[in-house]
Amino acid sequence: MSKELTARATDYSQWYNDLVIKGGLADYSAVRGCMVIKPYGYALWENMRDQLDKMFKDTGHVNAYFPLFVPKSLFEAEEKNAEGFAKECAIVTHYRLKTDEANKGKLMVDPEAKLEEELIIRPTSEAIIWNTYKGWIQSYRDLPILINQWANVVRWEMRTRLFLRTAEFLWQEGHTAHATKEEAIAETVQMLDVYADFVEQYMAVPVIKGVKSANERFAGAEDTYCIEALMQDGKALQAGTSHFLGQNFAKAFNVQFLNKENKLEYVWATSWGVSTRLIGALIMAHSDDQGLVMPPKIAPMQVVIVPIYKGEESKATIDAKANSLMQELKSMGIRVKYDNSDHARPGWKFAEYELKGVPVRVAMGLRDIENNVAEVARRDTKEKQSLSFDGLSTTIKNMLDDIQVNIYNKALAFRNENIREANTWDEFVQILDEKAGFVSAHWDGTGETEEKIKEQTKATIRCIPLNNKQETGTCILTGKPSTQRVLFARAY
RNA sequence: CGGGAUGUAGCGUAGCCCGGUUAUCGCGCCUGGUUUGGGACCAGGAGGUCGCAAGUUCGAAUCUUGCCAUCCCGACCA
Repeated sequence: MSKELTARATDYSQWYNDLVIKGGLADYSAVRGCMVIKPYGYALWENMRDQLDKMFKDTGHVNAYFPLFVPKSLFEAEEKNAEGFAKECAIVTHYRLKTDEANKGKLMVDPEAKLEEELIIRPTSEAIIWNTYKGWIQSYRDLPILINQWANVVRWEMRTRLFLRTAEFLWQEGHTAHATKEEAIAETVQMLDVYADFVEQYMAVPVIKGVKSANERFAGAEDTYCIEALMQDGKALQAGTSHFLGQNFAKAFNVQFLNKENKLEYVWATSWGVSTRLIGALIMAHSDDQGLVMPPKIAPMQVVIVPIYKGEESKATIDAKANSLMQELKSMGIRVKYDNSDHARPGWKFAEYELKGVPVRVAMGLRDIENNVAEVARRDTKEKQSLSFDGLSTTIKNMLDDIQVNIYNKALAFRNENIREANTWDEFVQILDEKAGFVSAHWDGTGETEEKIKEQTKATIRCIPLNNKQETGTCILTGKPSTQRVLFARAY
C-alpha cells in the first residue's frame, strides 16, 4: 500500500496531484513553478506530438525553429500583444557571472556584463517570427507561409499547477502568413478543426468549438477560436486556441507583399497552439480513484502482460506463451510490455498498471495456459474475462478500439449532462454553485457585463459556440436584449 | 505577490513547545530464503548536509533572522 491515492470526492486537487506524481508522469523540480516531465509523461507527450505533427504536415505545414530570446524592441512592436504578456515575462539582463570576492565559492552577476538591450524569454513567438517573415516575404508568390514550431515557452505565473499552468511548458505554435483575409480565416478555422479532431479522436476528450469574447481574446488577435473541454469537477479547460491575427503583426513589423496587380498589401496572419496542458485535460477527463485512464491511441503502453507463476519451471512455460503474444501484438503495431520482473508480485503489478492507466492488462498462469485462455482486464470498465488464446491479439486490438470509443462516449455523456441553460440570474448562480459545468445563457455582448459576471461568480465566458443557434432573449445580468446564448463556466 | 500550512533517509512520519549520549517508527531499498491468481512473509543489512544560510549558545533537528521549495486560499493568468 505504498501508493495510496486521494479520492476525487475527498480533495479533487490533491487527487489530481497524486495521479501526476504517483502515476509517474511528472515530478516537482527545484525551480519554482517548473516541473520535470518524467519518461512516462514524456512518452505520452511524444505520442501526442507525433500525431499532431502528422496532422499539421497533412495540412501542408512544415516545422522550423526560432530563438528562445526576443529582443525587447521586437517584443514591444505589437503593442497589444506586448501589453498582454508584459506581466508574465522573464527577462535576461546580463550575460556573465563572476566569482564573488566577498563570498568565496559563490558566484554573482557581473555588473560589467549588462546587456545593451534586454532579452525577453518568449512567452509566445509572434514577435521574433514576424520580424523574420518580413525578410522572407516580398511578393504574393512567397505566400502562404505555413510554419509550425515545437518549442518551450515561459510565462511567469504566480500560481502553478502541474501540467495545467507552469512557468515553462512545451507546446507547438503555428504561425502562418497569407495573401488574403479569407485565406487566413480559413486557416484559423482549419487548425481549430485539426485540434478538435485530435483531442476528440486521439485523446478521447470531447470539446466545444467556439470563439472567445473580446475579454478573453489573445492579445493582438482579431478573433480567437478555441476548443473548450469539461473536467470531472465541472470546471472548464481551454484545450487549444487558434487565432486570426488580421494584419496586426504585419503592420507592427511592416510585412508587406506585392500582389498580382503590383500593389503593396499587408500580409494576413494566424497563429495556433496546444501545449502540455492537454495532458492535464486528459487526466481530469478520464481518470478515476484507482489512477490514470489512458486513451489507447496515445497511451505510452497499450497492453501489459503479467505472468503468474509458481517456480522457475512454470515461469519458463508462461514466458514462452507471453513472448509469442507480445510479438504478435507488436507486429500489429500495438505498444505492449511484458512485465516478468520477479521483484513484484502480480497483485502489486495489477495495482501499479491501473495507477498508470494502461488500457488492457493480460494476466496468465499455468492454469490459463492449460485451458488455452488468458485473463484480460480492461482499465476503463475494470471488467475481467478469460479469453481464448485463439485470435487473442485480434480480440485485444478490438478491445483497445472499444476502450477508445467507450471513454470518449463516457466523457461526452458527462459533458452533455453538464451543459445547462439558465434563464434568470438566480438560476445561473445556482447552477454554478450546485452543479458547475457549462451554463448556456444570454449575454448582452458587452465586456462590462462579462466582467461583472466574473466578479460576482468567478465564471467567465468560455466561448460563443460555432454555428450557435440564434434566438432572442435577455441578458442574464442586465436584462438587455441578446441574440444568442453563450457558454459560461468556472475554468482552469 | 498577500494570507495560511508544510519541509527530518526514496515516501509517510516521531522528536521541536521545554536545546544535551548513537535522531524514532512504518513502507520502500539491498542480501539470502520461502513465495507468487489483487499491493507476500521471515532473517539480516544499507541508507541522514534534520530544506539552505547566517546568528545565539559550551552545545542547535529543537531558539532567532534571512532565503529556497511545495501545498491550500486569494490576487494574477489568451
